Amino acid sequence: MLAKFIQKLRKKHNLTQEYLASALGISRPTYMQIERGERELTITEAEKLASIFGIPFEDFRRAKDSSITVEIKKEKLKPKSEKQEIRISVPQKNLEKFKEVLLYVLSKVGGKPNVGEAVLYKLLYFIDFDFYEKFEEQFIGATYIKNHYGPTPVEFKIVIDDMIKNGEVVKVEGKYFNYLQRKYLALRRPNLDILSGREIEHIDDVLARLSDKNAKEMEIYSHEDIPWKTAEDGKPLSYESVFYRNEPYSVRNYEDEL
DNA sequence: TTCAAAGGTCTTGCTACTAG
DNA sequence: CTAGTAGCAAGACCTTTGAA
Repeated sequence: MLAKFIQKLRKKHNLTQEYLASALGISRPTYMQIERGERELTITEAEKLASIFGIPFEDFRRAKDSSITVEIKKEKLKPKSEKQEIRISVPQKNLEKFKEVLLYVLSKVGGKPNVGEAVLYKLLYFIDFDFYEKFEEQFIGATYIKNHYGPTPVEFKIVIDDMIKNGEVVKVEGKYFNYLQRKYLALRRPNLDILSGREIEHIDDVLARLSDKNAKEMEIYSHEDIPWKTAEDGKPLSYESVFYRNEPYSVRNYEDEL
């Protein structure tokens, strides 16, 4: 049945209930009801899960139909007032990691003239997706949306605002050639205890490869990557699709394994 | 063995609906 | 229009698990 199917996928991807609940914008107990078959999925929830798991939405329908005949719950009409705006919640643990990665990246390359917000987004994207390809594990595990200029981490705004408030980074607006550029500078050292040696090495590797590209070059570069190409506009990029990457994007040597 | 994180359950409060 | 109620979601709390 669908509930078990979702649970299996979650475990296969090493994700927590907390993480998926926040990705769906619901509380953990509510998410639990889904895994226990006590609550139906809304269409948009099913779509989100499908994209997180990197499987076609159709597979959910099939898993569902193989049980009995119950309709996927109709999307409830939102209560008229405020509540409308999209809520993005970040699990505490990932937030810590996001912060430290950000500080680490900023402390290493934040001072480079080419590294503004746009380049930062893409560096984070490659850090996350390359890590997933190499180790089949989530690193920061941020959600990257397909935007006109490239992959955009949806959690970025929340995290950076929080950090500015706490005096951990400062925002600087300036010009880079003729473009308005938004830069961030780290005000404290990253806490390296949060990151493993393997993770730091991985970030260093990505930075060495990509941190000298400017926003335009990064944009062009990221637009040829498979996860980008296979995503729909405005929708999250699928982590699973990294396994369909080809040269020069692939960061894993598949022949060595087996 | 201890502690933090994840999983599981109970209770509370809100909203929408209905009968008077 | 109001009081009663059913259903749902979230917070609070408890238990289990696993890493150090």
